[in-house]
Amino acid sequence: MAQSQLRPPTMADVARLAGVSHQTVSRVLGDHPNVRDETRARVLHAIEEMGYRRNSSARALVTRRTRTLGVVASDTTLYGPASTLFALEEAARAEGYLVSTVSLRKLTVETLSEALDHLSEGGVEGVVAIAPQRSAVEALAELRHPFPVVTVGSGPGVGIPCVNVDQYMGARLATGHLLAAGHRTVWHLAGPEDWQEAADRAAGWRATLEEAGVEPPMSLRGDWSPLSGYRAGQELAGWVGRGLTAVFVANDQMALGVLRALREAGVRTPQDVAVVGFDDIPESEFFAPPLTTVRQDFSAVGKRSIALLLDLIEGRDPAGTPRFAIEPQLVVRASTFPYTADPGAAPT
Amino acid sequence: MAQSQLRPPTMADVARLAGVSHQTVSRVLGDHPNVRDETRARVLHAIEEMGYRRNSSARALVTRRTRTLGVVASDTTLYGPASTLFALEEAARAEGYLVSTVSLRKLTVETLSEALDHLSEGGVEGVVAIAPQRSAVEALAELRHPFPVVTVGSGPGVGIPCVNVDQYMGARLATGHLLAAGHRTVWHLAGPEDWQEAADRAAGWRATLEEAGVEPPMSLRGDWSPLSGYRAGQELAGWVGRGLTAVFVANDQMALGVLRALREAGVRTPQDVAVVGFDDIPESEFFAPPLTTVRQDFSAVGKRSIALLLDLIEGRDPAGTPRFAIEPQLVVRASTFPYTADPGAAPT
DNA sequence: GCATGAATTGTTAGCGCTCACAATGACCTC
DNA sequence: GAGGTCATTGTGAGCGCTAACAATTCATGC
Repeated sequence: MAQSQLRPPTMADVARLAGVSHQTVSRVLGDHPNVRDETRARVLHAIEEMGYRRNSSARALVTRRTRTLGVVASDTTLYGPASTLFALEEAARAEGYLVSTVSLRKLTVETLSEALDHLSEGGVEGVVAIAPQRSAVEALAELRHPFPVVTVGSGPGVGIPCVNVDQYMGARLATGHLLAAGHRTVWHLAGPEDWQEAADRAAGWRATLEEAGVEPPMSLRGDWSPLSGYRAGQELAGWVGRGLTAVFVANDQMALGVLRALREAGVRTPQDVAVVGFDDIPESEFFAPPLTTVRQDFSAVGKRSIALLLDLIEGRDPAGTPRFAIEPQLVVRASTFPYTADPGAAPT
Repeated sequence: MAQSQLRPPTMADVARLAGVSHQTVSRVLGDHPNVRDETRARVLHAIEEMGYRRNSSARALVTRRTRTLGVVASDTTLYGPASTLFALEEAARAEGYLVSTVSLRKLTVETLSEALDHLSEGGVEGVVAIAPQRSAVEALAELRHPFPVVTVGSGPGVGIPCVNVDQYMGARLATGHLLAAGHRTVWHLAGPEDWQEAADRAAGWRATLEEAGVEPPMSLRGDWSPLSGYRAGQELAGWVGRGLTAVFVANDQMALGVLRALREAGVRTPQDVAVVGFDDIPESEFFAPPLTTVRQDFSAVGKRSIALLLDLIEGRDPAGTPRFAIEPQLVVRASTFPYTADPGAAPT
């Protein structure tokens, strides 16, 4: 059954046991058609007997294919990046690829460069960079790397192929929802300056207001964290009674902070101020009150990114692979209406 | 500068350009001491000139070291697993290892077995399994694999080396805190039956009550999700006024659901019922009210897991590597006291 | 019964690297 | 100046596998 752990068995060992040449073993493993059934069975039995496993390094050396992809990400404990990471790995595994991840605390030219070097040392055939900051994508564009790179969440523009959820559309859904509910205007708490997604969401908000003939009010800025939302919420609370009845917050975590600040200021949600978030993190449904938000299809993002990357790696024309404009979806809950549906019965 | 992409340059190409043997190039790359400075400079220049990168497969083939570790995990979009994953990758990278992750939707014998096969095909030298379900660890114990495996969050017992936060201690901190605040007894909403951490937290809760001479009340069970917490919270609300004044919830997400259910039932927190969670997810501080909870040091978990795994891989005696009993920390917020500290000024 | 081609199997030559060892030359020591 | 040591560099083998080609076997058809 098992065998001495001193040295794992090689193809030649298996071949000897099965009474064939090592090449026949290779053919069996490679599902080559021209192997007699009886021979194949004998080889498979020998493989089983010795607990043989093909040496991936030797294989990679001669085929020049490591079947490994790299992912560079940051903020991987946040719901969005974590979901993207998960979707990427799942999609890559479905294609038979292994995924090596590098999670960075900060995305700078230096850390990105080190990450790509590290992945390159590991022999990845291509990399997906979850690089939602503009500066990160620009850094990426400058860096030399011996493999194709695809970005997620960066928007087009710097010439690196990318896959995106349509943030602009999502913001329009959110803002339009509030206008349709009768609010005269909608305020906005934006994400960090440098983030493409924050810019796109702000642009969608602004465009929707302008189309409705409304002058966009001053917009605030946070850093995605609940704390920054809390601080902004304190400021927003001061505008209640002076035209502020609805806020579109650029992500759910900040919306959580806003809700707390409003509550502490004695402002009721949604009666006094309606709030919409973005992301639909699992907790949103249980906020006080449950949060209306915009859901993104991370699974689609993962699949398309991997498809695009593999096109690039295998020299196929990526034109046929769809990428932009993965459509987000509005999820309406109690933070915008006196809405009390039983949780769990909420739309999925 | 760059060179024709037809075939990447090899060590021999670099050697030719530098006028040395391939072995000298290898020595330069390997930081071997006995190379003349002038020679080293010449080689480095040639490397730069050709854009040479060492072929990891060839290197791995001869050294029998891929310098890649595997991680198997599930629920990677949850805060705990995501944090652990991040910490593992960071710790492994610090040791010069690449990390390949497999994220599973469900941990069963089949999926685990496939995951280990997949990682094995990829040539990992060892695997960390984030396997908090008992059934998963048992499955793992049965599976054959040609590399060492370390588990995280599983508790000892099945003979697989493991690293853990002291969940029992964390539960004692939480329960003790409530008793010290004057509550006569503490109810418990436990995590899923099969989870070791859920069992440990329940045991810590029970032991603390028993030591205080209190008969533990009926305990409820959820599945970690906010929804299950909400349902349990509805049930708990029915016991208010009949001895229920404090609840220790086994994680923050369920606590969020409990808070919502209590609020909807007209029960005030903390005045009527105090609530403590577990995990300290970033959102907890902004719940309504901000949640008292137990924080775990995932970074320590990551470092120790990797240290232990590397001990195993390199045949060192792992006895010297500390592993159990990473101590958790109580974070007190408004859900257990009328406590209104400014967020951000909270302990970090 | 033997040529003919297809199916099956074996042989050989690397893939690009590191290791072990050999060779070279500079510098001492007595 | 012979012999020894050390630093530096080169040579050859081989890691385990796949690709290309060569060799063998086997079933046909006439």
